[in-house]
Amino acid sequence: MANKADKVKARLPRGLVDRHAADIRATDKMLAAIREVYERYGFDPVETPMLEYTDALGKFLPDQDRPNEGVFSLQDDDEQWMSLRYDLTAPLARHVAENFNEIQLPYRTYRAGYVFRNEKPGPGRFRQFMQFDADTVGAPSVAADAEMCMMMADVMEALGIARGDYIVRVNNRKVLDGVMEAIGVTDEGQKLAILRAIDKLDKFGVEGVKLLLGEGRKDESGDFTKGAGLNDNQIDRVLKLVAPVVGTRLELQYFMSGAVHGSDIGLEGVGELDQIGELIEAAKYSDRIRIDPSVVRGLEYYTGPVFEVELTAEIPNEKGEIVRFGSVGGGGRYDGLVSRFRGQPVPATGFSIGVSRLMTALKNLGKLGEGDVLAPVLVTVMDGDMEAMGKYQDFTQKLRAAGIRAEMYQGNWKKFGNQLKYADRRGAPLAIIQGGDERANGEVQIKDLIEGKRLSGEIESNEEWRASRPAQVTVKEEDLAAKVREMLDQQAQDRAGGA
RNA sequence: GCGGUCGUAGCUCAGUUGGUUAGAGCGCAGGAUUGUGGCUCCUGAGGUCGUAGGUUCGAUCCCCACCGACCGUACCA
Repeated sequence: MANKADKVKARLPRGLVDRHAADIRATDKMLAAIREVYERYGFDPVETPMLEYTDALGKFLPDQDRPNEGVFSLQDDDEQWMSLRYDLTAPLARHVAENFNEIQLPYRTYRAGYVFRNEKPGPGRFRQFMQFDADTVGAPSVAADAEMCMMMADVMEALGIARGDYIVRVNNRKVLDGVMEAIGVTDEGQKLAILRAIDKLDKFGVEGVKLLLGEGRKDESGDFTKGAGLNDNQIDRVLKLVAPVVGTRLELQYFMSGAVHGSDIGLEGVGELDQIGELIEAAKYSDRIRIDPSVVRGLEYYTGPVFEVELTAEIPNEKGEIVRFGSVGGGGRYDGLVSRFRGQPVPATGFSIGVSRLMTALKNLGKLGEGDVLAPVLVTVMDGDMEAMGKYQDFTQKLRAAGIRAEMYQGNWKKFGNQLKYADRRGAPLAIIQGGDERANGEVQIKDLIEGKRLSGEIESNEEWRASRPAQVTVKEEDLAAKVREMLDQQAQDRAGGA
């Protein structure tokens, strides 16, 4: 045993979490619900490893021979850099490119898994988290993008989020590029600054974005963020496109066309968005999916339509404060990602659901069915001789054979009180008890711990509490499993009635 | 990354203008009770006061650095 001085300190690296039973079960349920939707849409699963060669992830800075910050990287024994994946899209592109001849396009596929980002963690932001993606590779038409949006909406509802408590917003990168072209912005750095500013619309409002598009903005801590440096005319034109617009699809189209006037790429984007709008209307999804020119969605590889699903319901956080939860998933068209590995163009579109983040939201909304796994029935140990122990083991197996979660007490059985205390804290619904007297009669006692707890409020003295043996019934050994089942069913009914 | 607030028992927090032995509640363990959870009572374990330097006769307290948490901001493929 290590002495005190050289004990290793047990500590979790920052930004990572251990997951407990309730979390894991809830995640499993969520994944199953999402998978069901993807399967219904005709998507098939595929899985890739967590590690990839770093260049396949595309994260080398041009002037460095080390991988970019933000990814966890390590060097293989042949000195090649490998990295933990930071999303599921780049590995999919690699997989498709590598198996191009075997894969039938359009390839409709989904996968779930952990991704890793070496960034500053925050509330609801971790360095390892789970995503659940769906993509269609080899489909150039906006119909594939429209399908993605509809599938995202269906996923939200499959998770129990009511229509109106979420919204899928769609934009097109070409529209944003178009307006920047139209106002004469050519510098890449300035373009990025503009996109970042637009992305902050829901955080800082129109006024904040205005500052960020122009000179810059000072935050509460006194820190100054340099702006994109646009002049007033340019700012007006960007804000006109991006600030909230209401209207019919045709009005919106007219309006956006005006904003990108003079840019061919912009007009193309407006046309694509309009087609998506038409498809969505035809499929009766207009109340769930909205064209919104302010969606930016990442900065790098998207080439066309981009979309984002956002929770709009008022969600209390752990402290009971109402917070805007924001985006829980998103995606878009990335026509360049696969072709990076191959000479020919390979169009693709897809999206990603942030499982960990969504789960926090569902938990705070109270829509996570956590408590529905019942703790096991506890078979207590009264006597330690082999005959008695054999009986207890037999009871336990009979319960299991009847499909009932059951365990035999494995701690120090000599303190019987501790066994019931254990059962109580574990949340066991029933305890099975057989001492020498019962054994002689071929009987066994079943104690209803839930009913017993209720009765405890009416009993004052400990002597009476112990002597009365509340909520206990005696049955023949051979009737044990049937009676346990009956009592569990009764408890389930009481729970349903009480809830 | 930048700016701010903070770090005392498993948890929530007192406390010391720099002074001997750092406390409470809750929780945990044992007992009152060798075959019955809760309640009540008794007893106990658990702290190098985030870590490492510095100032000082003396530091949990003052100074510096680092680590970590939280808030804002930047970045987020």
